Amino acid sequence: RLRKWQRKIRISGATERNLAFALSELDRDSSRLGLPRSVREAASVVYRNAVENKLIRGRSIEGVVAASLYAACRRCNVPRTLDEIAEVSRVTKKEVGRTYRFLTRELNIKLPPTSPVDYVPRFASELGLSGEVQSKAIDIIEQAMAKGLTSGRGPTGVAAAALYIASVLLGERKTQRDVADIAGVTEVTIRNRYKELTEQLDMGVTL
Amino acid sequence: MTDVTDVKIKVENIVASATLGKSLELPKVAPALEGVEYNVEQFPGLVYKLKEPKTAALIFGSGKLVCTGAKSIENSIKAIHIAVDKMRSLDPDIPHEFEIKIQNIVASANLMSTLNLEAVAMDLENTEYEPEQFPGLVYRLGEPKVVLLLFGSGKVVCTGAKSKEDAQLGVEKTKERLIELDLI
DNA sequence: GCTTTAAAAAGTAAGGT
DNA sequence: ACCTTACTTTCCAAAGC
Repeated sequence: RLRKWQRKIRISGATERNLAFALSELDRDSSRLGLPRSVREAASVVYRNAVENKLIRGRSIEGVVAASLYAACRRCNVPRTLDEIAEVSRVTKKEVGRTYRFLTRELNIKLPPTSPVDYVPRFASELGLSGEVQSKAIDIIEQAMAKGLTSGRGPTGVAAAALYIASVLLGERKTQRDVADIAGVTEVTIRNRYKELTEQLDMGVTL
Repeated sequence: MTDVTDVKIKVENIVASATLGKSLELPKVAPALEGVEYNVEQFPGLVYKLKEPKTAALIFGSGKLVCTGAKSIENSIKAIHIAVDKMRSLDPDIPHEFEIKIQNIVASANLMSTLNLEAVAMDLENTEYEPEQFPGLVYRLGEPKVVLLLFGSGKVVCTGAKSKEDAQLGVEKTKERLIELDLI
């Protein structure tokens, strides 16, 4: 009886230590990404759910924390790319993605694909672009989605091209290099999206 | 109308395995296979690439082998026999009769209609669509048990099939389902 | 889970000219 | 800007770490 009780203490002690480690890891990653407390809390909820459903087996705590953060950012509409998550955690992009798919499937979390629109506020503020440019970029993205021009394309590339076009249209021009660096895509990708968008959408102005 | 039977699939790759029923002394039979690669530390099997039919065979000491790359079941079987016959020149005890099993067939097809993948992701069941990672939408079909990759262009890849019929059926069922959900 | 093989789809990336 | 090469995803078997 005493031994069984002691074992429970020992196990719950380990569980608590693991949870404490996970939460500190989550805080570390979150601060490096500059995420608000609300997103950290959303991520901790995902992580706790993963633990309660015994989904940690065979997976590193770091990996589950990173995947929980990735999912929370998407759910809160302040997405970070898998590359950005992988950069701050000590988990590869491949594992974050794999663990994310596992968690969403096991916890029945169905998140819609990340919308390029969700990247506009962050990229625009880092580029010092006005709210008018942001609105124009969002308008361009919505037109593109309505015409099926975003299927299969990376959300960051679409957001970057839309911001580039909007900045030019509203006289707050940024170079493709500046936009590319902040969006984490190449200038070639911005040019490819730019060509599709300007050729297939009615921008009302010739660039 | 909406003839789904007109969907043409093209077999792109076939994976087959063979069990010779006799273990092989790889160092002994390897010389019969020109250009063969063998790095035990890296991989336990011999890697033998054939030009005609253009395939690659993985040969193991257990007497089992895997053949990949063929575009038809016939060529896959032919490639396996070519490799086995060559090894038999250095080891006469290798059986002439052995089992060959088709393990996987990869096929491509064209639905001849563009797809709005974000809409497909919302309405079609058992799908995964992460454009940040890959441009195709992953659709897992239960019967036949195959996996399809759907692209915005309307092109499709079907994999996991054990027969050409299953690959064909998989594409047809997918097209029917997309029409059913008004996603075509 | 990894290692090795092959193949298609389409987007993205990197290096060279 | 172009071209080439290469990596992402899916599937499967093999022997062994």
